[in-house]
Amino acid sequence: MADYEDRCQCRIIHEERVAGARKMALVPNEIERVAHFFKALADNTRLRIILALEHGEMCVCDLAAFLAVSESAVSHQLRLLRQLQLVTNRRQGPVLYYRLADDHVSQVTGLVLEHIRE
Amino acid sequence: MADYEDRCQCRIIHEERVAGARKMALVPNEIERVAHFFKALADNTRLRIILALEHGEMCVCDLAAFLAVSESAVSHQLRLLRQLQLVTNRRQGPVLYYRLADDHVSQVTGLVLEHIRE
DNA sequence: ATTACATATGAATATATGCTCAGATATTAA
DNA sequence: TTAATATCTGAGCATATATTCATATGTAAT
Repeated sequence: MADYEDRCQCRIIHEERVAGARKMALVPNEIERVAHFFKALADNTRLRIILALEHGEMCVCDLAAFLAVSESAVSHQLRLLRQLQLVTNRRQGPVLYYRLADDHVSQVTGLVLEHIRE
Repeated sequence: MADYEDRCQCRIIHEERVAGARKMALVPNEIERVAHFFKALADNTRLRIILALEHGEMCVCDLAAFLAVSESAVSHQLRLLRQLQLVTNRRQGPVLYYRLADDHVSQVTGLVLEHIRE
């Protein structure tokens, strides 16, 4: 009774649903970029960095003290956040002050916070 | 010239910034829950599942066909999304139809998509 | 009951990833 | 230049995690 067929070793029950999903799907490049964005926030250390920077810029050793992790660990994570352009820094002498690149991240974290609190 | 001091093997340059960050910080439990939310979307397979379900419910084998991964893999990921209450299902005979639990996830993915597209 | 289908699940494996450690780079002061 | 501070970086290790494989469960039809 089920109108399925084999394709790529996968059963398909509702062919039109699958076709529809394929039609609406984002291009691989976008999927990748969105996933990377979420990965950036999917780690406690990085998430806490982002949340801390929402209240103002901080330097590496302050962040390390606040997070209670090594400065090396913070630096590694900041590089990742930098590469994703979620944070930027300004140098003042030997110390680098990090801040959020824009307010998009804050919007997202705010939304998620609302979600988990209700 | 720098007014730092040692504490927990960590240098602190701007004591008041660190104290401020501590004051504003979320409680550990909330951090954990927010991070878990992001982790749910930080994987290509799960992200594509969520995005696909935004256009309507789908059963496991349809999802497997759409994603081009095994049904077992999909099932494992769906369990994770279920545990985080991001998706729910309804049974119709032997087939389970999965759908988004609410529209919070869609709001978040929408926001992130805007971000990466600009 | 038995068969078939749809999905779930546990264990194992392979890959990804966060942290540490050692050392490098950059900036400033002496 | 030398020393000191702040940060960065690569390699290695230990843990986390996504997928596979084999098997179990649940549902419906015969």
